[in-house]
Amino acid sequence: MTRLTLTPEVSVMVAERFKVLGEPARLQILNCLRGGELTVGEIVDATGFGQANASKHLNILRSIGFVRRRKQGLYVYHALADKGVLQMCETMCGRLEADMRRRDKLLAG
Amino acid sequence: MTRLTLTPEVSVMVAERFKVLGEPARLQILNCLRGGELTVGEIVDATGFGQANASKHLNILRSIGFVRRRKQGLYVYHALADKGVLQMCETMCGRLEADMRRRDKLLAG
DNA sequence: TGCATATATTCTTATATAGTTATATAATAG
DNA sequence: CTATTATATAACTATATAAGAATATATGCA
Repeated sequence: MTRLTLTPEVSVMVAERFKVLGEPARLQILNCLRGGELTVGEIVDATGFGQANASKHLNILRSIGFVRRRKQGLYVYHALADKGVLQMCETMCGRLEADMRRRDKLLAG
Repeated sequence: MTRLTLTPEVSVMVAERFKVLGEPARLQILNCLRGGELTVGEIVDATGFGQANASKHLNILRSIGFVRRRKQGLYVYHALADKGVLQMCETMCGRLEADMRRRDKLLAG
């Protein structure tokens, strides 16, 4: 069980994963999937994204392991690979909320 | 205590935060700061980044609240604003490790 | 086979940003 | 004030990538 040290190479790989989350469209897709698996078309409807755009984002989410696919007939069902991603999103949301509260307090005080 | 829902606007703000972590250089800077506060010059030495480059990355890390500054004479000391950021980095590192182990196992098996 | 539908891919354009160089802005010492 | 050092900013270049349009690739059905 060797501990991973943050060499430049490792930092590139970690950053790659954060970068995937650093896109509003992909966060919205992950959010959609909280309720369970959806087809590409359903995600397109839910988000309003173009079909090609949604497909590409889903591919990115899958390639990095945040989302898994299941093909059934004409449809491709997408689902969250695990709960860990959502947890990180919620942690980041929490930071945002805290920042916003602090800012409000500054403006008010 | 209203719960934050992931509207498109909120997703932009959350993504903005992830995007800051989605850069190898910034992850390396955060990693440097684990031992305590450092001046810009010390960070430049530790990372090998150009001075202007480091300065800009630090500004980005500060603007989003991951890092705080303290000016003292000619020097500007930078430090992690809190432990939360490191924790997220470690979570993401954990995912990376798990992915790598799974991949190794696939290649071996 | 031929048609319709769902998804993926290719190509293009527009935009953002990392990195570098050069310069500007402090802050201190003499 | 002048010189020096630390940091910040501006201007530029190169690169990555998001989004859209058009097209390709399945898959299922008549």
